[in-house]
Amino acid sequence: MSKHENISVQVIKRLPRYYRFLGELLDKNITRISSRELSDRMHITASQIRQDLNCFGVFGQQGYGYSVYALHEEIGHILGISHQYSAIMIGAGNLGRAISTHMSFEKRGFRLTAIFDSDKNKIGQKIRDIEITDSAELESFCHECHPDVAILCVPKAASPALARRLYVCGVKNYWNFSHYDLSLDFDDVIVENVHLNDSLMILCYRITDNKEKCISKESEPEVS
Amino acid sequence: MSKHENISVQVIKRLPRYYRFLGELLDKNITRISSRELSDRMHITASQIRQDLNCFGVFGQQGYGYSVYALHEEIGHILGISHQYSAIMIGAGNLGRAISTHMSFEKRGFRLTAIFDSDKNKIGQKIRDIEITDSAELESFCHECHPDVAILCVPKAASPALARRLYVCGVKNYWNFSHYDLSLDFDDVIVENVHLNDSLMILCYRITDNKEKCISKESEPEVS
DNA sequence: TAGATTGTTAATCGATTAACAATC
DNA sequence: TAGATTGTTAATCGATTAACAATC
Repeated sequence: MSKHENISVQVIKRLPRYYRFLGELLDKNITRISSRELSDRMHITASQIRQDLNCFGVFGQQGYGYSVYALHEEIGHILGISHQYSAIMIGAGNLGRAISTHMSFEKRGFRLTAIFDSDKNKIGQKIRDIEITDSAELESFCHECHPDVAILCVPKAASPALARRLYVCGVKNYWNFSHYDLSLDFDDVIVENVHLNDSLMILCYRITDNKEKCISKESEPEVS
Repeated sequence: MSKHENISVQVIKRLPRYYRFLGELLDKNITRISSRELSDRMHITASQIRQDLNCFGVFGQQGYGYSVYALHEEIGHILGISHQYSAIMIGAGNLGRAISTHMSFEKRGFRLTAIFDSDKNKIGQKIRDIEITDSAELESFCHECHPDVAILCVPKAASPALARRLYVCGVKNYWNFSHYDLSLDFDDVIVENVHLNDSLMILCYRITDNKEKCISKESEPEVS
């Protein structure tokens, strides 16, 4: 609560990774770790680890290092994992189904409370004990339950209109799998994007770039 | 081919987004665009757009701007989308199935050529005309077909051993959905990670942080 | 030609790394 | 106490933004 101000996105992006590594150390019954050792394991500098952590408070002890358990707990707390925000899934296609069944929402701060789809054939089917609801009931559901987050797993074409409906209903947080930039149209909204197409294209670039580099290295005269 | 050297990851990450926006402009039959107008649409600075593009060559024209079609083509070329690298999917669980069916691989530079799973019940089933193959045949398949990329959609526990098998087979590029940092164990490997858990936790942080800020704003005295 | 807009250099800003005094 | 390792300040590095001459 104390510091916590204007933490850069770069730092925030590293938090889940710290959390994961600390969890793994816990599993291995390692109780104590220095920034130096964590640095070796994670392949980032010890300086960065200490800087990152000190954004949020003082968690270590000079001459000793960090308690793995305590630090893991702290980061979980910083991330807000215990909040159990209510989330609704929109779209029960391949991706929506997979995310719904695959993710351990409870371990990451959320509860999946409803799944919506407009396909009459899907309505009534169950995913993980949750019955698929008709998208037409979105408004009445939101009015009653005020979900914290909407997970968008709908085709791009459907996204803008759907986002507007959700926004009007008061949903201000989104986990967005659709290829539509929500945040361009609504500025008081929190959007975490998972752009799978972008990720795949970046991989394509990196492979292509690497290949070109290998070719140019071959033809290049040796440098001592 | 000319410049292309040591492009920062930040620039590369923006390329697919440029590509997407330019594609949308094409759909709207917009043929010409200035960095200023693109800047307005994408909510990034015109300076950054021009800097980014000039990493790869000279695509614009003073006083005119950029040809949407030509620029779209150029970025597609930079990304290497026409290469059609062969990719194999490992893991035909919920996520593997969804990715296999959901993605337009061909539009992003890849061809999905095989799907592997170790579950006897799944072997022989078809996803998108591709028959699920027994993971035991991974080595013989790689020996014969030399896939460019492996897509890892297996549980974390199975990942390190699987990665080693693939690496030994000569697979050096990965689209990694598993919660395992491949790149820590193999350093001559290209890995593009999709860490869904991390993404969800970042969302959790941002919601929590935003909530706290709202609370502190309420109790704060008004500032003119 | 005048206006527009690029490509590119220079200035600013922010993030990472190094260094070290504080302290367990 | 001596050794280890943090928290934190200062130095470096890189990325973003601003400015403007070049030019279509």
